[in-house]
Amino acid sequence: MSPRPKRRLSTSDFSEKIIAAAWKQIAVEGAPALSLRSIARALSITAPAIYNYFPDRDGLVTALIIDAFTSLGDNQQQVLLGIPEMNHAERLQALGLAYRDWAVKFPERYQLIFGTPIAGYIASVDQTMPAAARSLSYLVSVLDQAEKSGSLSSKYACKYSVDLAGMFSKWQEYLKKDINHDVLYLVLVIWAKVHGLVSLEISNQFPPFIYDITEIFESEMKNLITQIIRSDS
Amino acid sequence: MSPRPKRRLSTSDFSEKIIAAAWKQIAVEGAPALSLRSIARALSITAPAIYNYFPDRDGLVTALIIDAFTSLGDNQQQVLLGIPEMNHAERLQALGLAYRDWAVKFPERYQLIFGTPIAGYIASVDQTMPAAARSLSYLVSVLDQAEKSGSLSSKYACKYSVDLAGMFSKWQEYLKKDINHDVLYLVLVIWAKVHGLVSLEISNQFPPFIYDITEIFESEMKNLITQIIRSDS
DNA sequence: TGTACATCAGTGAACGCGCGTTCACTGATGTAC
DNA sequence: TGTACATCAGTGAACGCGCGTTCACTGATGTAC
Repeated sequence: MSPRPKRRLSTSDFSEKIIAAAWKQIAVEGAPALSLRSIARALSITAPAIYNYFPDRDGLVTALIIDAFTSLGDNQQQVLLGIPEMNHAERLQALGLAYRDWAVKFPERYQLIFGTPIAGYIASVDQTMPAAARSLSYLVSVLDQAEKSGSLSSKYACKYSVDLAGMFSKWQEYLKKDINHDVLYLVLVIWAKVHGLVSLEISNQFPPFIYDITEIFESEMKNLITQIIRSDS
Repeated sequence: MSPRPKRRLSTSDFSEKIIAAAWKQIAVEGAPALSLRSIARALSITAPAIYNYFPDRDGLVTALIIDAFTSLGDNQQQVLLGIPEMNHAERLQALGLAYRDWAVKFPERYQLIFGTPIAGYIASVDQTMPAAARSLSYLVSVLDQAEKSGSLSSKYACKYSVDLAGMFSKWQEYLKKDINHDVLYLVLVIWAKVHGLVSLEISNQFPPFIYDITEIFESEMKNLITQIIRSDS
């Protein structure tokens, strides 16, 4: 055992160290192998010490999920920084590529969020939802801006049944913004498309001959933008 | 302990019982909670007995994965039965809807195949690949037929880089059929699109306001077919 | 038809393992005088 | 500046648990004569 540290770390510092160790653990051994004891081992402390920072294992997992969504959200936010507000095509493409890059860079975070839940973990959706919603919010606002400036192609319009309209109205209410139903529909559809490609890539489901998925992904992003954004904008 | 069965079951019968018990276990407790001991308990036998049917836990998991892919493949095959060979739009739509229906009906099988791998499981891709490839083969052949009868819209064409062409050629070789590169590209893209929607639905990632995903899914299938299949065919 | 025997599916004990969580404790740190 | 004290992060032992896997065994089944 190593000697105790000379100075106490602040609570939040150590929380972060625990989370960092957890990510390392997940990256190396896979999400299902996550355990308080292995984290403690990696930090050269004993397992019960972790209880000073998290109520229990589920609490830690919830913190990890929020952390992952936050990381994804930060990434989405950052990638938009250098691109002019009116360049909708480029902004949209940047969000898509960033989503994939993030997933490829942090497959363990991606799996923790979107893959099979960790064994025995009982989700606390009310805690994770804000971070999840925020990670999607950049796509919402880029499409919203495109729509408000008349740059969306009308090709993708969809006949709204009573049900669809009702769902989108509720979502609109939650967002507290005046966002067109078409935009909300597009958000779901684009998200699903990008997510589908990334999910199959991360889980290694593509046929083994398809080794360069960057190529496929970029090509599909181009197709998507051609369909969505008016060519004259 | 219950008394021994009067007559011996055939080996394959009992293998199937074990697999059935495993699916039940996974459905109730989740894939990560799968264990030989719990399966044995459910079957009122002892854990070592399972070693008469599977070499070890990984062997059982591999069998489960193959079983799941086979179930998906059977489903894809079956749904095409009643639809005329030349009705490409309807066949394509049927495959998409069936994919989702299957996933919703057997989320545990879906998660086992496409979600985070089970803790400690070392995949034997060479064993599972045939079943995986077969589950995708119906989409391949429906699109192939559509292409060969000139029913594919040209809108979706994509500029093939050297890399893309190379990958598709290898795939073509494996399939041992003369299938157009456009078709192979479409297979990946359509699969990813359908998979993306289904994956987000199964993992409960859609905003809580979006409760009726059938509506979204069917609408998107219609959009897809409009884009892919010539309207005059 | 009756008996001796081989087969082999399933048993039960044991192995060593890691897990989450609890608890009374200890001892360095920082503070109040 | 020096001393007495409160705080509380981290300890280490213990709890009961379930896991995969091995092994020598047993005893019902089916078979050969």
